[in-house]
Amino acid sequence: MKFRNLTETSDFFYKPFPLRKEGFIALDCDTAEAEKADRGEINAGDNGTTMVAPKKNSEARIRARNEAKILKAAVDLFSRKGFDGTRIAEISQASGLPKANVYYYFETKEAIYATLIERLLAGWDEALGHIDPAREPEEALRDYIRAKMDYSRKHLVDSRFFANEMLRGGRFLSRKQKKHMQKITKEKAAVIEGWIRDGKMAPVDPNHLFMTIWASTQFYADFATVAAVTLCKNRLTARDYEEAYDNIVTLVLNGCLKPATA
Amino acid sequence: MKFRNLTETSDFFYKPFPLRKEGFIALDCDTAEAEKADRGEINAGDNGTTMVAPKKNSEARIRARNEAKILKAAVDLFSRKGFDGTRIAEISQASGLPKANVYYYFETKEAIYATLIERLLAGWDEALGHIDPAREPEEALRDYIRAKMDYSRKHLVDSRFFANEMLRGGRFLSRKQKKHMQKITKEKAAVIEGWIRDGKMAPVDPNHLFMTIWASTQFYADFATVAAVTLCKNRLTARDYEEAYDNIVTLVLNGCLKPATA
DNA sequence: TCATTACTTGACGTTTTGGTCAGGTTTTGC
DNA sequence: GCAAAACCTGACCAAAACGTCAAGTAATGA
Repeated sequence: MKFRNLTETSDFFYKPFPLRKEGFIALDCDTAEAEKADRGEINAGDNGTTMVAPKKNSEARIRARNEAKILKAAVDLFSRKGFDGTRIAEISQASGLPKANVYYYFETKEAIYATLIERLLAGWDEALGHIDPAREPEEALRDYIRAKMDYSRKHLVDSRFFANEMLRGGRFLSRKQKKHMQKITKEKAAVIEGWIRDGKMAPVDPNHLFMTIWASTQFYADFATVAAVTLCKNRLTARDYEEAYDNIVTLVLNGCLKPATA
Repeated sequence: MKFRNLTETSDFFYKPFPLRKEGFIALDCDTAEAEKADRGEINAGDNGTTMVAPKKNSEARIRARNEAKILKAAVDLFSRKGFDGTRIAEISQASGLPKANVYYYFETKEAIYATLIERLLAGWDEALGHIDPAREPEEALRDYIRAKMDYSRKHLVDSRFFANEMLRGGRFLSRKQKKHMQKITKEKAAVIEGWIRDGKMAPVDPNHLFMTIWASTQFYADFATVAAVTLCKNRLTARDYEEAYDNIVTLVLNGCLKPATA
């Protein structure tokens, strides 16, 4: 939103903001890793040897832990209240760090948000891995839907955060990130098209198929309120998710698989 | 958020806020109607006679017009920026009315938002009207999906506004409104169940069927960004919507209709 | 025509919020 | 053990945002 006021002082390095070699912001920050660090488990006890140079690791430990704390608090708040609805003071409180400390690790609110977007996109490809040309479409689609469903459910907060951003038009999506999404989708669409050519699937548009699956699975995470109201419940149970999964699988498989007798 | 400071003066009616007999806020405000009023077409020219008493109508004209202006500007902003992201000053500017005038018609930002929710819910039942026990399921489902799709597309702004609210957990949904949604859905689920009993449809869970349809159709409106990126386009065309419709219809009909030969 | 009611609006007050800063403490490398 | 770097934080600031007010002008009804 607003950049450091550089005109006020000619000394660009007036305040030595701690840059890391890897990049301005900890884009590679991994929550799980950081939480390990938080508990003092620094790559120890797995195979006896400390994998990474302990020097560098311990150097980055505090930063990793605190950035993770901030991001964890932030994604939760952003997903529930949106970008503008979330106050830095809230993030600070939820993360247990004083506000000024939050600003020590992230230049602006935008920076926190952008970091989360980056992290989220990493999960974009994961579920699509099931769409593998070597597999049979029925099994592959089943697994894909399952993976998508599980992801949305387990990462409710992330899912909503992402939905929130998309609903706003994806302002924080860089051109590069969009290109990446396109590339992955294109690859997988080609797999579907291959299955269609092989007569294993009905001639559907792969992109729209993906979108329908995406929409349906996402729905139960993002619009859990609507789903719960529709089912006359206070909140969705594991069973509801299971039934939702069955329903989607039925529609998709019946809808786009060639009947076995064809 | 904050109520009028009544403690400062003992005179409760210090400022005569213009209450209407019908209710505190113009819940029954209809944009189309108000825009008619805006153009001076006050129930004239349809059948020659002025339907409603002209006195009362002209009395409410200015109010109707300005409330409509405010609501129109507000729904657009809310849908793009969310509740907290939208500034009253922006609504004021977009509606062409000075800020103080906005506050003359609506007590708070919340009041504007709540009014929009109310209006939106009225559209909830509309498309579901196609699910009629007297019809054949194939035709009915086809029309329902079409109606949903068209609605999301034509009322992009409203659709996103609603999605935004649901994503946030439906804070502004009253118990009564939830009950209404449940009632309508239950009625229509019963119709589906009837078709299943008659052997016209495969035994699917009607609620999950509705949710899948809802999710898929909504997707192209709410997450148009994702859809466009997926399709490698800048924006969705009429043709894209048509293809999306075909895809959903194919999946749904193949997925839950009994094959004709059964 | 005149009183009453409805509408309009520029200017103002208060609180909130993103962001800054200076000076502190801890950690690290040697 | 010590200098340098990294980390921490209470107090502060300017801008922005919500909401208020008082003093208007226009519409209405008798």
